[in-house]
Amino acid sequence: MLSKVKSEALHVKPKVEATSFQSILLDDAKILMNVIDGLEEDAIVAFDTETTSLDAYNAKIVGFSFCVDEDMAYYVPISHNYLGVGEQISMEDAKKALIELLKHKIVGQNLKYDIAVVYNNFNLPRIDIYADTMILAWLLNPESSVGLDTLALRFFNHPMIKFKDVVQKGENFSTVPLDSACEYASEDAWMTLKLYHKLQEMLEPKLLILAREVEFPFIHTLLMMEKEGIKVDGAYFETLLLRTDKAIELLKNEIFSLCNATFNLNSTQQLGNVLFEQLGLPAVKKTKTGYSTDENVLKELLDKHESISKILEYRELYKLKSTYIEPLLKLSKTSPESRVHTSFMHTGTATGRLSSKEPNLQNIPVKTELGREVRGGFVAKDGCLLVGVDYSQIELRLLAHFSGDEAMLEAFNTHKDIHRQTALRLFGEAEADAKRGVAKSINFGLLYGMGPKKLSDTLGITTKEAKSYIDGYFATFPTVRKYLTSIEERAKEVGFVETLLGRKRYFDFENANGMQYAGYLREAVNTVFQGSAADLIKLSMNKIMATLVDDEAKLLLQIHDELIFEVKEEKAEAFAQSVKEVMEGIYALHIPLKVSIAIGKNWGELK
DNA sequence: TGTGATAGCTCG
DNA sequence: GTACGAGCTATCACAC
Repeated sequence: MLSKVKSEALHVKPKVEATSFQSILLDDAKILMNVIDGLEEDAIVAFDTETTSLDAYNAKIVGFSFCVDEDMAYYVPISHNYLGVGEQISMEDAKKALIELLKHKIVGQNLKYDIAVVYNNFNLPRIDIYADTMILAWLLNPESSVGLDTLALRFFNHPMIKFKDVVQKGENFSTVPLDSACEYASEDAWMTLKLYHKLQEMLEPKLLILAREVEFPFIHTLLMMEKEGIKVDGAYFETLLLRTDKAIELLKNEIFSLCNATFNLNSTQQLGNVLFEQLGLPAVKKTKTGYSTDENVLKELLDKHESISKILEYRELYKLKSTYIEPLLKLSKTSPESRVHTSFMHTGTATGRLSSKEPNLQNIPVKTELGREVRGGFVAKDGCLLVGVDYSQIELRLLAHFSGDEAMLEAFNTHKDIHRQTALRLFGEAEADAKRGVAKSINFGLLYGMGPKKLSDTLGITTKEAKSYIDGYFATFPTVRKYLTSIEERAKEVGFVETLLGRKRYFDFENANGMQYAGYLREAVNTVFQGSAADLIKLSMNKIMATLVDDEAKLLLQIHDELIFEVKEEKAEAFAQSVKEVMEGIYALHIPLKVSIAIGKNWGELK
């Protein structure tokens, strides 16, 4: 029950600069509903959940907090579980309260998590997101830390109560006493509201628009993808594991016998010892701690010892087994309907891209035959097909768009093979096909701010030759050079770069040494393309998500320039076409956007 | 037994 | 000494 002081607190007028606040425990359903009914219709409500787990899909809700003015915040206990626990709100009443509360303008810190928790614990209809402070802070500076504790310190010099100080080791939030839970949880909601107002003031209008029109709706897009998950074929991975285990065992024995030594093949230290000391092979590269044994080094040694090719093969197989096959097999067994749910990190990169973790589904192998077999284990459910759509050469198209280079624009506008066209301009008709690979490497290199050293490594030529290729390129495409230089000049002048939609990334040139300085210039150039490509696919994903018809098609994955859907078999072809149209028409540029389509029963077939 | 750094590999 | 952006696994050294 509320104390008298707390009841009076309900009527305190908000102050402009609150430095402290009251935390109020709402443990009576009637009073809870009264508080919520008393909110202004257009009130901005900071909202936070407390749960039993960081994993939103296994988390049971323990309570929630909210804050509407900076004088006080409320905590609603639902399922704390310890001997002698006080009054709490039933799940049924909590649901009723949440339905009303979440009709307001909801602000949160990482709302993707809290909304997933609410969806999973109560079967609520779509919750609209008003703002997310984590995303606002990320847009303000995508390389800064965006955790609530850090932001509270940074913007208000306020040390937050630490989770560790509230929750005993090995326990979860359900065992936290109601009074300390109330203090902790309401502080989160209170700080979130303060941060919202602060960030609202600090962000320029362009970034607030990007937030409202792209990033906030995108939270819902990600939520739906994560919730859906993708089906994996456990039996398939079981077989694959047996096969790789056998092959690994065989290779291991061959290598030991060829090297005349038994050692831990996974230890680069021990391998270096065997190769460069016992066998006396020439060491070409060093690491901080000893000999390098990476792929490039081993390839150099291929014709020097019979074991090398086996070691490379072993590396490939062991990687597949330990990083992909075993973890995916385990997940297939533990997840309902054998569907794995990645976690997309909305604020995970400095460029605007997503990242994916636990498991990372954005780096599933594709480049080798064996690697592609892993993709075969990602399947469509019965009656469905996987549809893959892919923006082709989106970053290079953006280079053509931004630079306005006539030759590049022409190549794209007449739907030519861009790499061959580049080779044609550089080397002439006779050599165009032979030098396509060189042109492709240069085109890629441009987007990364390459130097002759790396290009020569990539192409297996001398640094001198690489330099002449690059010089030749810029002589042929002077507009491209001018544009790339202008990115660098502008970055040095203002200290940041911007993407197509105005996303920013800052560089501290003033406090950089030579190497950092050069690194910043490369990052500045690359961010424009990588970040603008990220902008475009986010626009597409939001638009597609808004038009998805129930159960006919689901968006499952994004892999930077590619989307994977699960679609009813009979709808797959038409659906793919409609998605292609949306994606190609998502933004008017000086070049056409091109999307390619692939359809199959599993991910391995999508090529 | 746990943690952080390092090396190496996967993807776009 | 210079090609961008990510995450995961294993080893190793060191602390407790």
